[in-house]
Amino acid sequence: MENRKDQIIEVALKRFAHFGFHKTTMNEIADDLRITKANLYYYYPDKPSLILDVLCKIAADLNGGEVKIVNKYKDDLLKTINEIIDLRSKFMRKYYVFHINENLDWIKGIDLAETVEQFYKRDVEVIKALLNKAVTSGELTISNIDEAAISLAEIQKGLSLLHTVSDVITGIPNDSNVDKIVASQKRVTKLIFEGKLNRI
Amino acid sequence: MENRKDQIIEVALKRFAHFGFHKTTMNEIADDLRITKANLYYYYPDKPSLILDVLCKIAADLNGGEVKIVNKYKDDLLKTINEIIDLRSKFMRKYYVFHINENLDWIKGIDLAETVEQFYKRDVEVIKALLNKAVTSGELTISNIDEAAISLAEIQKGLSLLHTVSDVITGIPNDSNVDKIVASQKRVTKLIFEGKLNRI
DNA sequence: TTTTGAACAATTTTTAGAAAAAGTCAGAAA
DNA sequence: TTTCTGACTTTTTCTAAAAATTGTTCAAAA
Repeated sequence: MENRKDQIIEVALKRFAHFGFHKTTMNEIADDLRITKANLYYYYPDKPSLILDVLCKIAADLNGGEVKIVNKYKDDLLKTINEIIDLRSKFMRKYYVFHINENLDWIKGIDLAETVEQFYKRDVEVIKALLNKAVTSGELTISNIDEAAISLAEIQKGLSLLHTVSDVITGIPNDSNVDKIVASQKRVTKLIFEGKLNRI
Repeated sequence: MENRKDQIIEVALKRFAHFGFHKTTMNEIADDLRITKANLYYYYPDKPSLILDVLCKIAADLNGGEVKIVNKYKDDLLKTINEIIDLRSKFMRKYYVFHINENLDWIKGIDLAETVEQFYKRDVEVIKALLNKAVTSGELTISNIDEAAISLAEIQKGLSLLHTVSDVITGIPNDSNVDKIVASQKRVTKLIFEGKLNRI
């Protein structure tokens, strides 16, 4: 039998992804599980803890996928990066509602900040690992890998933000923005690595 | 004698830069000019029109400075781009308050969107002009200048946004973020042009 | 150990009145 | 004619209390 906490996370994730953290009540989650709210509180001390676990699950899934892609890398860096961008875009679409007010409203007052910071660091690590492989294999010429990884991570995050800002203002999620993000990220990736790649 | 509208813009700009659009009243602006509010309305039909003119003035100043820097370009692209970054950072610091809630609250319901879009396009044009000069002079090797200009503009905007998000959330302006933005932008610029530059 | 109903506490939403600010206009001053 | 003003109306924002919702706790039952 599946761990009870996992069941809760699963059910909560469904509601959160649909309606957002704010518009999902602990009662609704409990009802979905056909238990009482008090029983839900037996497993989670408060709502933020539950949200945290849900976010960690998503981040772990995404990170796992990215690592798998990086491990597949042979000699085509651009292809690998584009695969990562595509994978991330899938997650963006699936959990687009989190991009909007959700984050903003909930982040304050909760210790979410440091967790999100850790997600970001893991993100940089993945990129660094990929760049290292590319340099070792001789495909890529680059001087400072650490700096490059940070720059790439910041660029990706920045572009993603740039194209969702309109939604944050209006408060209305419009996941067609994901297309814009993907296009922008791929364009930038091409620009950066054009000239750095020693085609074999 | 100076044009009356220019006087108004000048005075309004001072208040706006200090207190933001929201917390500056038409009465205060009129008082600063030692005229009545009704008289102010003789020159500007409403507050958004005034804000628009103020924004246009800032944008024109910034754009003028950028063009001047680009015209100075000889054979050091990185130096020129870093100069532009520094100039923009000056404006960011000066008008940092506009980065916060201000934009968000006022943009909705006003036709500001298309004006801001035009600012952005002029921005891309400046970068394009610079890249063209660099390619012509033989310093830079790049395949698609149009795409590159868009990418560079998006990257700069994205990074700027990325490092001001925390302020937007808290609502408290903290212009020390400008340092982070500048560092990030310069790091990224180095990454991108490393390998593309044919040092003479 | 797990679950529940009932109660309590904190937060959010609503509402209505007051205050502030935006915007208008007939007519005076230049 | 152009520029300006005082008095006025309309719209938006602020405030504070009441109501409703949601988060959280706990003694006791299964």
